[in-house]
Amino acid sequence: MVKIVTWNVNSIRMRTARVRALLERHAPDVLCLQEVKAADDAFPSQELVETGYRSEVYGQPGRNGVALVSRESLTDVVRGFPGDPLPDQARVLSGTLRGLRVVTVYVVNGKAVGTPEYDVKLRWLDALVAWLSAGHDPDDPLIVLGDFNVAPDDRDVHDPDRWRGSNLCSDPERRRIGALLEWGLVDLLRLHDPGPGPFTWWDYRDGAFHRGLGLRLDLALGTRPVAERCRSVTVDRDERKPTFGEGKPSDHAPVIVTLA
DNA sequence: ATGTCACTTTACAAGTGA
Repeated sequence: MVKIVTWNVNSIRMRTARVRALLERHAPDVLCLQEVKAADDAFPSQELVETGYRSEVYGQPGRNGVALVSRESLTDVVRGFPGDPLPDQARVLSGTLRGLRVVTVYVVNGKAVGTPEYDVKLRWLDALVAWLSAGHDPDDPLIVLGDFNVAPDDRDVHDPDRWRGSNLCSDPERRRIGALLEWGLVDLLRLHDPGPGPFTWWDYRDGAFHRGLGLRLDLALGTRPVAERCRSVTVDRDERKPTFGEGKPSDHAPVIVTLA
């Protein structure tokens, strides 16, 4: 079995105690982190070593930042990807565990439809699709996990009519996710759960978590060989509760994937 | 109900990004 967890932590420094607790609770082989929001040398590697994990970090000061935390060493670790239109932003990190290529991504947020930031998001997604499809084989074992900042379809939205056409749910973004699926990736959660829901993100504002106003933005996409091995995909919703664990929660909940 | 959180800096308050 291989267990992989992905979680947008919204600052590793604010979430170190919760990350350690999560490693002990789920005992994953790999934990993918997004929005680490720290430079490499500010990542709490030693605190995670104490729980039995080593870290590969692609960070930058203050924003973005991704990491792969694992018990075994990963091989062929690569920071970023060729053709990235935002090469100064730390958003993609790849490594191999026992023949499985693991890619973690933190997709551009996009702010709002019609803004320059939204156009950058679409171009960045185009580059991600181009790199994955040109540089990989859909018959090889590959899993892409992270915060895609896109709710793939209406089942992933608490109120699809209210969100339709807005950033995180708009058709152009959804078409980019669709392009990944057409290339050969499978939305692993939907193998096991027809929806609607579950959600993985709730805005900090408006009491959104308490009111159930969530989206599914955190995805695990696998090639066919990975989909055939996939036994479960679940969301650790407890982790989003303010009363759960030490300190404050991230605005995202972790997604747990198990492969045979 | 734009009601939060975490980052940064011309830092002890305000702007940015999500």
